[in-house]
Amino acid sequence: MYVPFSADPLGTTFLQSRASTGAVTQPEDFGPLVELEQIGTRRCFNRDEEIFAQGDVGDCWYRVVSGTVRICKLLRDGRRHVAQFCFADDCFGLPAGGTRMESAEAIGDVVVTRYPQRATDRLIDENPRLARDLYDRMLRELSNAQRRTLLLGRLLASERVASFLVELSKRYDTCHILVLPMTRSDIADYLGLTIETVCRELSALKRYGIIASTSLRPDRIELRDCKALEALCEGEHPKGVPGYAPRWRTREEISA
Amino acid sequence: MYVPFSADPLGTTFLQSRASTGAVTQPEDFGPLVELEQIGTRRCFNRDEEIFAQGDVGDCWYRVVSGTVRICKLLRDGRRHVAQFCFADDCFGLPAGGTRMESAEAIGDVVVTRYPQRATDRLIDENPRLARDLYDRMLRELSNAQRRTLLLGRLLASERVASFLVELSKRYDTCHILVLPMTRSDIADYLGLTIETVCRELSALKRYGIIASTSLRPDRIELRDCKALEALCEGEHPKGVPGYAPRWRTREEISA
DNA sequence: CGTTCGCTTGATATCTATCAAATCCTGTGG
DNA sequence: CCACAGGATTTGATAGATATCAAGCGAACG
Repeated sequence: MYVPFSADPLGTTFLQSRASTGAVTQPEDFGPLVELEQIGTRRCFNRDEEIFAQGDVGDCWYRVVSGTVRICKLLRDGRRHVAQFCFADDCFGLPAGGTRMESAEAIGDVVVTRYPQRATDRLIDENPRLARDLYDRMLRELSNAQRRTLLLGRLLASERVASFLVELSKRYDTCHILVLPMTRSDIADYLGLTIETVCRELSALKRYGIIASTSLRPDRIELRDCKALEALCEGEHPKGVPGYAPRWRTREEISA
Repeated sequence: MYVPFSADPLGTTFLQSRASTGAVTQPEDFGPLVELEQIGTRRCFNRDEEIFAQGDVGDCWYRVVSGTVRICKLLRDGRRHVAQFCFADDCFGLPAGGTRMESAEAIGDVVVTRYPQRATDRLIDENPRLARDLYDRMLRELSNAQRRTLLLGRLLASERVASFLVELSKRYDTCHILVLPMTRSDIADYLGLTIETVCRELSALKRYGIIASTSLRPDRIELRDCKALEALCEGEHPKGVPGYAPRWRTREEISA
């Protein structure tokens, strides 16, 4: 059977804690596509630095080497939307060549590779393998974006937060300790919620014993029950435990 | 300056009313890529017929020739999410080759072209021009999906409905009469709202004189003030007219 | 050691969902 | 042709999920 996604050319993904400022780990090259690496230049950014800004005219796109990048958009009245978190090996800033509708900001310290769009275009036209690789990446990104429209359009706050934790745990490939590089505010703007709601839902998960974390390191979250977490993502809520809000009830309970 | 999106190979887009059942209009071939057309087969579907179902294993992808297709996902508890409306020339069912997470259903009568994934893969590897065209399409789709995450994550109901009308008017390339092929229920599930809220917001727009429609043909919507509609998309609400709800106020008014 | 910032929790407000019912149109059958 | 059932749309009343407003806490930092 055809598998639409080319295997990750990187053996592992490299993720950094918001707190850590240690040595930068570097993923291997872009698969067999050495030519691409040759046109790319390495850049470093500090915590909260802008890689590009909303309104800029950009003719480059980027790939994360290490650290985490957030892509966000600001509405005129101040509402903020986080479109994406980019971890090691993720590409962003595509399509390049027009006015940026979003900004890209470093969460913690970040290293990226910067590729000029014009040179990339030439490579794409010459190298079908690269075209295919980028195509598959876009397909994957599209699939992610579609999952997110479902989350934002139809899931409750509790389900969104659970989905977020599961998504991250899959990226980190861990089912034990999760180190969140981003702030609660970032998470809220990513999930279409407020900071307070994210906090409350995390607290509810703690009360249920599904996750654990200390006030000393609120960015470290222990996943105590991944199964339960995954069940929560699509509406199967635990019962019988007093929660923050009268949510987490089944439809039957609501109508009863 | 580099333009990331290849120009639409079709001169116009072909859209059909939910009501119309007339002769099927056919867009031209897939640009210069005649090879692709050669591996495609034409198929027709009637109103509300399933093109493919959630859970199916599919090894084909599709392109709309005429009519409108809705891509939707059903959650176990009955919540429905409409991921996309596909009009003439839009592709759907990509990536093909695994279990479908969503279903594709005909809204009104629909004609599509069906392409086997395996043969497409061969073509892509041989033909960089096709790879590039598909890549640009994915980039465009991705951009659409990103706009939708903003809409679902951060816009109010009134803004979502206004954005929807503007989006459609751009697809139809009209600023006068809009013929909606889909039901209110489809729109609601697309915008992350309920039928009732969509109705109320449309009614509010009528009260403001921004749109007009008759109860005789609720699927025909006259856009009387496109400028105002576009202003509404990002939070600039008209004032001084009693609306359905105490929304449509500025932040200052709210705090006053 | 005071200030700031991120996080957390509580009280209340409000936007939107839910429940309910009326209207209008369509199609069907007598 | 009319009666009736059924479906889509619309509007109203109320409930509820999440936002907003407010305050407290702990850690980091100058």
